[in-house]
Amino acid sequence: MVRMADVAREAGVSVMTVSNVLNERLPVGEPTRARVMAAVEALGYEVNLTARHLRAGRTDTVAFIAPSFHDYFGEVSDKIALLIEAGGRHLVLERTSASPEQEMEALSVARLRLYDGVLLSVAGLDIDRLERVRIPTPIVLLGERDVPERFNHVRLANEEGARLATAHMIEGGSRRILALGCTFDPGHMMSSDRRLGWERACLDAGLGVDPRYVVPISEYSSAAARDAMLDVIDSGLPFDGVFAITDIIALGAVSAMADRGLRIPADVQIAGFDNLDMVRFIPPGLTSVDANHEGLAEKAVGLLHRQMSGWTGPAEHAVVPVRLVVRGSTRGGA
Amino acid sequence: MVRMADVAREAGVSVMTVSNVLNERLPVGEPTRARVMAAVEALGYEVNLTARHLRAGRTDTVAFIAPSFHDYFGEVSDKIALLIEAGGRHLVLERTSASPEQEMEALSVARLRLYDGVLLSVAGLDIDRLERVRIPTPIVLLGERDVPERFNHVRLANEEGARLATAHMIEGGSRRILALGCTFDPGHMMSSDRRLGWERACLDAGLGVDPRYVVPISEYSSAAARDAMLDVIDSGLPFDGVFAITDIIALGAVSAMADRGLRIPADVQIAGFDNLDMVRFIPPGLTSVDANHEGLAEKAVGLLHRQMSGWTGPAEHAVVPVRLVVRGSTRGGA
DNA sequence: CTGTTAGCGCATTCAT
DNA sequence: ATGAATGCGCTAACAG
Repeated sequence: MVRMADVAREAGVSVMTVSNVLNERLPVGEPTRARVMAAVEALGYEVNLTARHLRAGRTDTVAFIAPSFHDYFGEVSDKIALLIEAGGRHLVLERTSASPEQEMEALSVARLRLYDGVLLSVAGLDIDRLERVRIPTPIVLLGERDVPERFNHVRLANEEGARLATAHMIEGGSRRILALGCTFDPGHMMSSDRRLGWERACLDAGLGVDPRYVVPISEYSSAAARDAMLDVIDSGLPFDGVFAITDIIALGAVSAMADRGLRIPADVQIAGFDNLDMVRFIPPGLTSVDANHEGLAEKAVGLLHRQMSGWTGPAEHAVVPVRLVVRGSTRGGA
Repeated sequence: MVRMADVAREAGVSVMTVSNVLNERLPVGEPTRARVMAAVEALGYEVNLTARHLRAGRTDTVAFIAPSFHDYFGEVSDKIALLIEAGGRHLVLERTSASPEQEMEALSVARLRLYDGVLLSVAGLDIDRLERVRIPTPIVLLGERDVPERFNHVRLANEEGARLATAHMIEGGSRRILALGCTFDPGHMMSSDRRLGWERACLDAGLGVDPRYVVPISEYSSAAARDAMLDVIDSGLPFDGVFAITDIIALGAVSAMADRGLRIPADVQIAGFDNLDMVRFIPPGLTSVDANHEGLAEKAVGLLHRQMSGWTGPAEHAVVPVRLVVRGSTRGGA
């Protein structure tokens, strides 16, 4: 392994001069600079980032930690990456909830210290552990649930999004709209917030709220959603609209309805949530609440940058606005 | 920041004893152990992984570096994570091709040294740079193109997969099958390998190979695929089958065909490549070549583990077998 | 079983 | 503009 000392010897200068050349910190005379760079090239020197980190206390790296990088988080992470890199840092992705047996997660506090800043998705996270732990690293939480006051936090306008989607389908003529994937469980904020929006839209339109139309699903996968949807259809419960809590859930529902010969949007309107890249291509185009990845990323990274710059004011709890994107799966589109 | 020395003082032992307790290296007497653990708890000590890395030369971390973590790589990374974690290490994801202006990538060799091992996707990678660089870190390349001999490399059986899909559609009655997203460009291995499989299937069936049926697309997105497909349909070129080079491309084609009133599979059969989780839910279910994420991940991680264990034999260039998964988008399914 | 010594490679501080 | 000393926090190797 070639070290800075080797470069220094090769160039006939001190170690500090090499360091100054590479970091462009103190001014260095041009001839000296050239000799150093030549030595770097000749020896193929690469800085040891670990040593730099230990000494300088800075990694120039931010971590985005989430349960997985499928679908939603995959799209969000792309936006985040651009913003972090614009700030001259690297972004790395880590997953919580790795092994199934570890149920929640094995988020190591020690690992957080490897980064200058951390964006942490609170989906499926053990909040209590966070609460108890003294974390020196700047950190911003992302996700649809309550978190302790002292953390910066960014979430979506879940209720409003669900209300928009549901109201739009009511305008389009639906009267019996399923809330697929929603729950009455206040402990699960996302599913109950979005249910509240669905409820609000129904009430605003003078429709009743029948709890049979709130259909929970065992997990947030298309497969589970498909099964739940088939059960509903086969049960004979009449419905003419579906608000799916995420696009992935909507996809499962679309599959189930196609199997049973229900036409979209003629027989049933359907809307999802997230506006994943793919959903505009699912015939006839899935109406969806745009989760505003861009806005979410900007807000989160903005808060993180502020914190990394030494800001110590009170934590902010931001709610990012969403909007409805109307496509062929609902009637009366713009 | 509480250091090991603080814990040692609190517990009335030496720093080494603390280290030995935490790493379970040398045996430590039970009462001593208990005192150390108590001190760790009391002070809220967390090990400094950077210092450990600098000293021990080991991070217990593997990086998977790819262009993005949408779709295909997102699914592969989940499989890889499980295998890496089974080996007692962490997996982190990094992206190449960050900013659009940096065209290819800004893969920093220095960063590779932060990891015990690296899995590197060669899609959109500047191979020449890799070739020139002396990399001390164990590394395995993944992806559908040729790489220098000396690197371990895992790729898919692209030609065979494309052949399977195309032959299956021919069996189902198609006679004019588009190769959507394929090219004659030998510099782009994936698109030309898969084109070769399509060609082979056509020739085996006694059908001609008309270059007009090889339809390149500007980029691997559903939107670009949709545009290309609409152009083909509107051009009047007769076709009754589509082999799409990836599922994402197939999705764009499905969207285009729905817009133009072409029925799947009655008018046109279509098959994709990758077998992404979502494609079984796209009505009527997309036939696809399973890219064997599991097999790919196992092979790649296996090679990496071997290298990290000190193996210095010749590099291996593995080709992972694929299989066809038949669904409703093609006729004559099993 | 436990403690002592030494140093991983770099950047901060101060001296020249 | 350049160099020398110092230590970031930890663990390998050995001594007791």
